Amino acid sequence: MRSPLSFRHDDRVPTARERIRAELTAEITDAARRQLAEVGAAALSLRAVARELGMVSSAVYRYFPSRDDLLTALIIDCYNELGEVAEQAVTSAEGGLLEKWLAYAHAIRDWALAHPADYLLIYGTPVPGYQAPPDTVGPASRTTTVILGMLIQGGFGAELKDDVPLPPGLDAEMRRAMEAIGVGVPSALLARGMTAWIQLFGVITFELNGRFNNFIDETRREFFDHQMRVMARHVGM
Amino acid sequence: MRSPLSFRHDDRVPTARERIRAELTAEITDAARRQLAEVGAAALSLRAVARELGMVSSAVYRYFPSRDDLLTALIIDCYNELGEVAEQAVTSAEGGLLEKWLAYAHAIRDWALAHPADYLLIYGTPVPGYQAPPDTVGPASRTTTVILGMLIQGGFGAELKDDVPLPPGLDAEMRRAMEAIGVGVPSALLARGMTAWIQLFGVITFELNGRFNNFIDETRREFFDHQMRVMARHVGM
DNA sequence: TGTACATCAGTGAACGCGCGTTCACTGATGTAC
DNA sequence: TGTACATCAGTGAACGCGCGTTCACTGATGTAC
Repeated sequence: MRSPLSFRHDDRVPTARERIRAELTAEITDAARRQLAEVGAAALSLRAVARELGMVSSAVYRYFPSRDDLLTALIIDCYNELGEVAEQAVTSAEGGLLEKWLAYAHAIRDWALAHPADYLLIYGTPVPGYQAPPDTVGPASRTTTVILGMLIQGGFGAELKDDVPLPPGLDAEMRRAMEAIGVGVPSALLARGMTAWIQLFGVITFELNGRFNNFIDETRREFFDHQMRVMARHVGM
Repeated sequence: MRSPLSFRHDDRVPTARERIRAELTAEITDAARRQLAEVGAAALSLRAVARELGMVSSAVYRYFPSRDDLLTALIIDCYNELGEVAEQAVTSAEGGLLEKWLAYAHAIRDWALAHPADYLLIYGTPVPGYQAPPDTVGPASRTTTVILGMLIQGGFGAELKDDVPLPPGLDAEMRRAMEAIGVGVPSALLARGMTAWIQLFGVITFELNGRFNNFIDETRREFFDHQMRVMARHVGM
């Protein structure tokens, strides 16, 4: 929950003021997360956050230079939380790749259900007028990096049966993209991995947005689990 | 684009006033759609719509009793537009089921890319504080009804190879859900159809939200097409 | 066909509200000598 | 260790803004006889 914004990069012992500043910064983002859950990202307001903390609204500007910077801090926090949850799930899962994949998928879904507003902040419709700065890229990629890692482990050699051929242009762009980040997953496998990735977040987003209402209500977890198993088979796990 | 709100249900010839009213209602929703594209659903404002039409803000209340009702009208319009696009694509597609499915999928994607704000209004994060009334359910289901139709046509008997078994609880709930709407698609096929359905909207939403940026930029259409072909094979087309 | 009345569309002012951000300020905490 | 100054956190008032909604009104269009 702690925003890293105000940690120093040297090794001095933090002064009392610095410790308090870090704590208060965290309190502000916490309050903002709570407000987010109530009113949604678009309606998040600095003044309401300040009110909740018993501060005057202008005091928040000592910690965040603008509303957008506060939003950025929230986004980064959420990406990091979800990233950590996902990494944890994979490292601590017992069993083989399939089990790791399922642990990963369920961990993401559980987090999303427990923090729907936070999930929608990062995976929902972008806040209009807000432009994400480059600082969010790193934290954002943590979760997907984990999937890539599983793909790599998963066995390049796995025979992908029933292959739908990749059009050459797409194949080429995927190769280039992989080269750029220095990973050597074959395009055909990458395409399948992306299917799984999209399905994972697609199911969660549909679930949160109420698309399953009055159709699948009692067995959503089973439904998700099933879809993830189908995807596991699809990528050859 | 025309909102049906003010059409009468009898067969009188509409008076001049009634025609003008219908036209103005449509002009208001059109202006609102334009504003939607600029600022997003959450920031859509009655006053700005009125301003664009050179009206005083209170005049809009002759047509829509509140901002939420205007939003509802927009949502219904969008669902209907997309529904019609989807239906059209399937009816006019040449070839077999695969071609119909691809026409359907691309029609939805094309519409989404042409009207991103409209797409996100109905398939993005719900507007906070807004509760969709029951009137939206019918229009919302048009698009999905088309998919169901294809599943039914697609051949129940199709042998679904490599089946990942459905957990019994999920199987039961799916049966009940199908029974409730009077359609007899087997659960195993329905589950696969839902995979395809989720993938379709998942890819589009990821694309619109910028998830492919700096990774797949030039060949997004090919990527989508490929994913939809994979899904076609998955449901046995 | 003509008149009297009812209905409706649009006006303009006003209500109360919350927002992001700025600024001069006070008082407390930290730093240098 | 003690003093003098600099830094910082938080205050309170104010800025200008846009919002949704209400209301009494004017003038035009439609309806009944």
